[in-house]
Amino acid sequence: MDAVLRADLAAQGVAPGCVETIELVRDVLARVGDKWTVLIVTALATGPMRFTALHERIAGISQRMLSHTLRALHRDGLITRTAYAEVPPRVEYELTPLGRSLAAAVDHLVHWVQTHQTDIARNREEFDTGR
Amino acid sequence: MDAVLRADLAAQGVAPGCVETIELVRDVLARVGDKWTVLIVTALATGPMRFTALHERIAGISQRMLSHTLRALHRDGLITRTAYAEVPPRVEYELTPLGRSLAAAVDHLVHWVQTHQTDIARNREEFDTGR
DNA sequence: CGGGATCCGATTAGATACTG
DNA sequence: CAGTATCTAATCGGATCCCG
Repeated sequence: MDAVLRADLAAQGVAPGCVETIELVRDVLARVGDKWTVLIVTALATGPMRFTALHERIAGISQRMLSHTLRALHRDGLITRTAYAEVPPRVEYELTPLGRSLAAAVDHLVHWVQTHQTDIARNREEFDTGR
Repeated sequence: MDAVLRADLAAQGVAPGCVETIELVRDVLARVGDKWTVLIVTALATGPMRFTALHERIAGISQRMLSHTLRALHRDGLITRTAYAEVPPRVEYELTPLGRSLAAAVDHLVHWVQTHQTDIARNREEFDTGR
């Protein structure tokens, strides 16, 4: 598998010897492409938010997936988690500078999709109906 | 759910009335983030390829997933599928202009990941070991 | 050669219930 | 309030067989 990946990377102009890069790329792309990640990051782009606020704003998400996704984003250093020792407890999530820079990069792709959504929708319709 | 999505889009500076946009964005991001899609697109970025050539080059992919992913990319108009009426049969896949423009947009994100991979790897390690 | 159809194990995610 | 734990339904993906 390494040989193949090296070939891909070489063809892409990537220097050899850093095969694990593509694994991480895949990994991060998968996270970015994730349904809930996109919604959480765009929600947090407006400012810090509490768990329940996110849960209410992102309709349809379960506590489980919200918790899991937040933890993954935290692990990657894309968001911060601040717990205040109060009663009742309060926890705030916020994008880190790294998270904001990723949000900007994602935005680029989002704009591409918005620009070409008509094309893609038409392509799909043609493909489904016409054949 | 619509109200929430509208709120997200408004917060993002997206004009109201195109809620289904975010669905499509999610959809395309999910496809782009897909493990096999990335490898197929980068492989095809070097030029047209046959089914078996892709199957050999992208080690580890099953015929099923190659077939399914190619079909999805074809459906979205990101690649073309050309079958030659020969014996034995020959089928060539190639990126469309739309596919190439997406590949360029993805490249942007890939570069972001490559730039910040060290940070993310370190963040993960800190998170896993330190706490 | 280039797949489609089917079976089946593995991963995922929702619903629900419980806790510091 | 902010989660975790558990069970279960659905989806995904690999292996295998078969066909034009």
